[in-house]
Amino acid sequence: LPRWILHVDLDQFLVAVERRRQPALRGQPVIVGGSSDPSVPRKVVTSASYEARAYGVHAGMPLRTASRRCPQAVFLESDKPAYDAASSEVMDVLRDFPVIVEVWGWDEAALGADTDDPEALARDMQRCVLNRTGLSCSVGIGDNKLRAKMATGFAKPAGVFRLTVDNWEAVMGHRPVIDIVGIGRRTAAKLAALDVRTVRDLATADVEAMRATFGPRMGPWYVLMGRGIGSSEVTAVPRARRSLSHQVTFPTDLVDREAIETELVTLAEEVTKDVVAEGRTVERVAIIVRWASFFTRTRVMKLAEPTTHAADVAAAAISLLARVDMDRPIRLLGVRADLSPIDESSV
DNA sequence: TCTGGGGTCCTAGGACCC
DNA sequence: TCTGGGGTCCTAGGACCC
Repeated sequence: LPRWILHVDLDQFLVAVERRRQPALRGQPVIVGGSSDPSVPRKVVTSASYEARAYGVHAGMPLRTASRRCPQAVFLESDKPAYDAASSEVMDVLRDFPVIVEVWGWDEAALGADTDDPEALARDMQRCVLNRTGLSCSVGIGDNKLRAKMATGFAKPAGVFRLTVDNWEAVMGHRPVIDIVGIGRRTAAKLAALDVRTVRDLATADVEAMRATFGPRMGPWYVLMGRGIGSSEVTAVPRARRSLSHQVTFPTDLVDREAIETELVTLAEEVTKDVVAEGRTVERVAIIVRWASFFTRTRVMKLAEPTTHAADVAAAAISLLARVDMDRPIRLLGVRADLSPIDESSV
């Protein structure tokens, strides 16, 4: 039997979870974001229902802008535990099928499936997920993970779409390079400077020129992406986590040194709690500082010894403050713990 | 559009050592 | 002392994704 990759992606996931427990929200514009009060500044949209998107609201947009564009929307505070639980429910349904499930996030997974009829399998899964969790999903079918993921974009909402070596050129060739996952705004702009604008341009780009512009790995890799080439290896074993972090944007900028240190200590405690909960140790500590100007800097230090103590993480974070300019108001502070590698041979 | 929070991977340059 | 080349570690920054 041939191997297929199925990319399963839940439709407007956060909104769908909220509607499941509050059916009166169905059919209404719903916006999930940092706070239920959209007039609070420095908060953004995390997920918008299709009704809200019709007004130009999208993820990442400031809540205040969203409420201006769609004042009749229902605004809901984000509820992480609820989304964690709903995500687990869905993944469990997928694992009941004879497939390998590689979880990619809250609302998506790549599946390895050996079948003659991937569309039938996809429809079967959609029915099952809907019946058992009340959530709707779209499924992209591909001969590798890149094509499967790209296919999902054409499957939404609640549909199925197949993208393989046979139709890649016809479906994708004329589209802008930014439509490819992994190519963002910056890379698209650099490619445009090389006169590479469409997926077809990228697929036929000069590899040496690409190497010179993007480096020995990324350059050739982008060309392969233009051809729709990618990995088809799917694994159910999650990769070891590399880092854990917490960051906070303050409602008003911080200027007082003592207040800044207090916030760093709090962040260090939160991060360390997560690290300990996962049974890991901290190898390096980073702070992230964003000033009112939005200029952002990261400072990292390796600890003399790996630690699991919040006091060590906090002390490192505060010592890193000496490496940034402290004369300007601060809008965001973050603490990141880079974790010691897990010795795979001992697992 | 006065711009969140949590992640991952790649590249480059300097220090240091042989 | 006019001065190579390679390897590894460390830090900073860029880019991208959900």
